[in-house]
Amino acid sequence: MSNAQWHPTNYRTHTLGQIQSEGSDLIGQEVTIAGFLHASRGKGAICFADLRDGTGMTQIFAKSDSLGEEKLSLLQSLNRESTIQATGTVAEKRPPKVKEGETPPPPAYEVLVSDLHVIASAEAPLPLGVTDTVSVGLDTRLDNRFLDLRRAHVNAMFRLRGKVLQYGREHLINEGFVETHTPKIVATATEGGTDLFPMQYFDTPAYLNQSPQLFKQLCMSGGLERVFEVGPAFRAEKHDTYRHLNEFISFDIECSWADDNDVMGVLERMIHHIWKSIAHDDECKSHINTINDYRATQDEEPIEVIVPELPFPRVEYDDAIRIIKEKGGKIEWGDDIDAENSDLLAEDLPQFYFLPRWPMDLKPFYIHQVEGETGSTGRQLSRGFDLNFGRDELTSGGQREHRIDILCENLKDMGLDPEEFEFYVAGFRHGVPPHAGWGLGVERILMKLTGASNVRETVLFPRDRKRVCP
RNA sequence: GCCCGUUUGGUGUAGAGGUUAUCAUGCAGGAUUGUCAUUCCUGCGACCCGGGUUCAAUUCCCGGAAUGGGCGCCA
Repeated sequence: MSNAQWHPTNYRTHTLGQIQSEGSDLIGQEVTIAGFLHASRGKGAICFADLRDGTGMTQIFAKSDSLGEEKLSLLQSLNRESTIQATGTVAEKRPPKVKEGETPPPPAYEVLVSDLHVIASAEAPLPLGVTDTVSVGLDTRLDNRFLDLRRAHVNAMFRLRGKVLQYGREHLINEGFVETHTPKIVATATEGGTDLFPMQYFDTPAYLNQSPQLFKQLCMSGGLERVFEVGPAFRAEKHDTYRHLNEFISFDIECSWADDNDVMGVLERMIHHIWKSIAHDDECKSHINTINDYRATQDEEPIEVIVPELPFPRVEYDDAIRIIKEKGGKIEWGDDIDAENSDLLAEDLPQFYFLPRWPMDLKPFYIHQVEGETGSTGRQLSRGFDLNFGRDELTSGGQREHRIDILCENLKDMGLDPEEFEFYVAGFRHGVPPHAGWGLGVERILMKLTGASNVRETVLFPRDRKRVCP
C-alpha cells in the first residue's frame, strides 16, 4: 500500500501492510504486530480477528492450544476498536470459498497467534461504528472525528490531502519558488472583503490574518523573487454553506517580474502536475478506489481523476457577462458573478476555467490596472482573475499594483487610509519589482478531486460558524 | 444576515391524536463455524426542551435550542 520505509518500532516488528506485501517471504517467521481490532469472528474454540493499522489489515487466527484458554477468551471478549499487540507466526490464509466461475482472490497472509496483549480496550457502544453499514450524520461524525477517521474512505481523504499538498509543493519548488511563512497575528484591520477575528496581543488589539497577501508582496520587495506559502487564513464571516470555513488553508504564491497571465500559467501547470501525479500514483489510486467503494454503498457515481488539458480555458469577464446574458441569466456589467450564474457559465466548461480581467471596482486595492484597458461599457478593467471549477471559485489572483501613487489612490478610493497601511506602502517606496500571485483554497481543490460535496469533509477539524470544538 | 426543512434507542431510520412505537446497525447472552464486515436464536435500548389546545400530545399549535439545505460574501 505504501512505498514508505517502515522500520520496526518498540511495539511491532512488521506493519500489517508488510505482512500482506512481503507475506510469501515471511511464512513461518515469528512477528509482532499491533493494531485496532477491526472485527472478530468466533466464540468457540477458535477465533479469527481482523487487525487494522495505518498500512493495512491482517487477520490473526487464535486457537486455545496455541494461545491458551485464558488469552483466547480475552480476545473473544474484547470490544471492537480496542488496540492490541499480537505475536505469532505468519502463514498463508486458506483461500475463501468462491462461487463457480469466480476467480479466487490473490494469496493473503495471516498470523497464527501465540501471545496477545491488550494495549487499550475500547468502550462500547461506539459513538459511531467504524464498520457499520448505517450512515452517520456529519455532526455526529465531527463530534467524534477520531473514530470517523478510522473509516476507510475518510482516512483516504486525508491521505489524498497530503498528496495534493506534496505534489503542489513539488511543482512550485521546481519552478523556483521558495516556501515561506508570514505572520497570522496582524495589527492592521481588513484589507477589504471580509471581517476579521479580533484578538488581544498583550496590550494591543490585533487580528487573525485574512490572507498572507500584503506580506507576500513585501517578500517581492525584499527580493525573494518567487515565494509560496501553505498556511491558515481566518475569516469572521457568518456564512454557513458547503464551501465556506472560518479557518481554511490557502496555497499562496507571489512571483516577481510577472503579470497576471504569467501566474495563471504557474497555476494551471501546478494543478496539471497535481492531477497527473495523483492519477499515476498507486497509493493515490488505492485511496480513490476506497472512496469509490464507499460511494457505491451510497448510490453515488464513482469519482475519476481526469487530468485537465493545458491551457485551461480563459473567459474574460466581459465575455462571461455576455454568455450569461445569452443564457438568460440575470446579471449586469459590473455585478459579481454569483453561484447561479456560474452554473450557467460552467455548462460549456467541464473542468477548470479562468475568469480574467474583472472590473477594477470589484477587485481589492492591491490589484493592478493598465490604463486604457476598458470593458464593453468603457469602465476600467483590472489585471485580477479567478479560477473556477463549475460553480465554485477556487482561486483569486492577479497582477499587483506596484506603483505607489496609484496604490495609495486605490486605498483611498476603497475607503481605506494609506497611513494605516504604512508598513505595507513603505515596501513600494524604495524600488519594487512588478509582481503577481494568487491564493488557492486547498479544501476547495480537494473537493473537486474527491467529489466531496461539503468542504468539512476535507478538513480534519473544521472551524465553521457553529463549531470550534473539537 | 435572509429563506426553507428536520429533530424517535449508542448510530441511522419507519410511523400514528389513544399502538406492546418499525426496521437496520450496535450491545449482552447462547449455539455454530478455517471464518471472510461469519451464520442462527434470545434478550437490551428511543419519541429535543418549555408552554398551549385536548378526556388524551412523542404526534396538532406557539416559542426556544440543536441540526440540514439554499442564498448573499468569499478561497
